[in-house]
Amino acid sequence: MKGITFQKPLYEQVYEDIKDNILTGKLAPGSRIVSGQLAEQYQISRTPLREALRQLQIEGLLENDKAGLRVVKIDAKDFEELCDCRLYLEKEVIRLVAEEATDDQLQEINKVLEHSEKEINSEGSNHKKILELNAEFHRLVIDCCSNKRLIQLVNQVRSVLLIYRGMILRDESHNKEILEEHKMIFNSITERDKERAAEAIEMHLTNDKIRGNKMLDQGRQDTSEKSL
Amino acid sequence: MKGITFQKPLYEQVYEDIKDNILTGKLAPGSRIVSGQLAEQYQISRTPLREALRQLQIEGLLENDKAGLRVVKIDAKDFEELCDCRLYLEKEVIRLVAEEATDDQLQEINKVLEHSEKEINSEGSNHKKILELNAEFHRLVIDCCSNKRLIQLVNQVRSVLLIYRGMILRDESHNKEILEEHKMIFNSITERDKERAAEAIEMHLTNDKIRGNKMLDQGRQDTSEKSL
DNA sequence: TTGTGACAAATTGTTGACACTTTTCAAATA
DNA sequence: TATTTGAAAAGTGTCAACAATTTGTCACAA
Repeated sequence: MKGITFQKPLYEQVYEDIKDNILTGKLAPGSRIVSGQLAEQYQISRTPLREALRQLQIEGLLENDKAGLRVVKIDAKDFEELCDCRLYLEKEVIRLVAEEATDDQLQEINKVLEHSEKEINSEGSNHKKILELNAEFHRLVIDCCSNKRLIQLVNQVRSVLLIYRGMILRDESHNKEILEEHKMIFNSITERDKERAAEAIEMHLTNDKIRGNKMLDQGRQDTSEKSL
Repeated sequence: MKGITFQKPLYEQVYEDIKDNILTGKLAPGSRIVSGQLAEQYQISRTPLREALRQLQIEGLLENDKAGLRVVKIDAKDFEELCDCRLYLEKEVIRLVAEEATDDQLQEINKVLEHSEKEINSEGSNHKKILELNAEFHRLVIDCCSNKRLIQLVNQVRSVLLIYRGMILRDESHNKEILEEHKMIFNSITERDKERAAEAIEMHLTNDKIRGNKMLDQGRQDTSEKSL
């Protein structure tokens, strides 16, 4: 719960806040969602809150087992399915991007990569900052794609996958590896080589899946539950 | 407006009814949606209605230009984008299906195809029935796929594309052509040939796109008046 | 111990009213 | 005539209360 201010409608504000809480793990996977309780926390009525919950449900971040709403508890199989969907979609995105990206856009992306590299090799090596830069890289690449509907689908899948982010990305050991993969992707779209770009993204996302599964296995040991 | 009965929550009933009205063209693309008016039509309050509208909006059947909700008015570019997305996704679906479909499932699909063929070659040749059988074919094929998330994405894209259905499928001239394409798809998944199946679905959906564009062009001429 | 049934509590679904914003449109004025 | 303006209308967002449904629980009988 945080300071909700005005301007945007309430249902949108709470939507964003709840979503954020889910993705950062403040609302743990599997925990019950009770509209009345949340409404009280946010000090608003249930009407806008229900709209927010509905949106999250349709987007796949909440699910409706018998007996109410829960934060999705994704298992290994579901994780695989989502990763596969992401791969199918991003492969097509990257093919389009390799054709369509303007030089300006490429330069922008390159800047992020350079920034990222500097951060990784520096002393302080701010892990959180690096994660942000990685996200920025993907965002910039995807936004070069002209098929808006395709972008929407990719973002949808990614947003569900982000539930794992808090769990997965605690591991700093892969930062360099990931940077190299990003560079390969960037180089192939710079050279307008669609198929090499597709291969590069396949390798990257496959590795992501492996890295994710490793974390999931680790996480499976401690089955601690918490709420709020 | 039709008889809404009990059991399911109202927001779900109206959701289904409005969606149906959009997909059958009773609510024309581009028309304004005003929550108060609809609520009065359905004789319910605005709260459940708003939830239904929100859901339709998230699913992409309604859109929010400044000054309110409208039924999505898809243009040729958007139609292309959606068709492309459908192709990307269904290609992967069909690859999985070619691996995973059980013999029982294949037999079920075959039955629909035979039924379809008989209907097309018969005298009465009920066009509506044929359309239903075509839809059934796709539904059965997709349901063989084990990746539930992928199925969800495909259905989402297809549901938006269905807005055109009423416009496009008035044309009976392609029934045989479509049946042949379906047979090709079926044969290749029966032979467990992933790549041939992917090619077959690509051809099918590409043709669908062409058929759709033709109808769209026709529709564009008679902004005023003209008959089939 | 195991049902069972009925009462209480919790939660979701729905309503009508109200606050606020935007649009419309016509009278008033330059 | 053209422009301003300002009040009514229309629409959205929000609330608090109520209705309906589900869930929990506990005394009591078999």
